[in-house]
Amino acid sequence: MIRNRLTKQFFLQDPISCAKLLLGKKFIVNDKSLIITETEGYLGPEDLASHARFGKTTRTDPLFHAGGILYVFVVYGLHYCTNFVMGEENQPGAVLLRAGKTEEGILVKGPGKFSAYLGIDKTYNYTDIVTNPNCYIFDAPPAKNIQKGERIGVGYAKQWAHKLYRFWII
DNA sequence: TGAGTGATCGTA
DNA sequence: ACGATCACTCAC
Repeated sequence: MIRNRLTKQFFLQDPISCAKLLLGKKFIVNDKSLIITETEGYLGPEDLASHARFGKTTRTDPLFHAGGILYVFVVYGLHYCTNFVMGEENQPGAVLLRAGKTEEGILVKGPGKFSAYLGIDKTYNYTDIVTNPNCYIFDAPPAKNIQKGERIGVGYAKQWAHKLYRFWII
């Protein structure tokens, strides 16, 4: 029996709040886990940095589901990026996982590295992290001393590129 | 059907 | 600072 697991309610909140709340919590995938140390929040179509800016397509469909599933996509043809889908159905939002810390305290930095460490690939797209017994997040008290800055690699997003939607802990 | 473009990373 | 390498979007 799994206790202390984040529930559906958590994932229905807004992505920016959740990006902060997820810091310091443990993300478990099968036999691997990482303490989340860096995240970015992405909003809906109005957010020019979000994949949802093109509306619902085959690729972005997961973003339009209700929160509590994974959105996994490929960047630059070779790296997988893992996101938690947030918000109500048809209200796209997501939190990108950028870095984490292993049980041994090793830092896994970068979205591609993060996904690779946990063994996440395209087959994990749509994975339910609310009910799946092998893929879930442990609740933990809110992190302290949260740093914030601009999101990485979204320079094309005009004023949205400068929003302080990236969060990390030391 | 094909060109253009990345929510990256390792090496230099 | 650059190349690897390809899913995805959009224009035709």
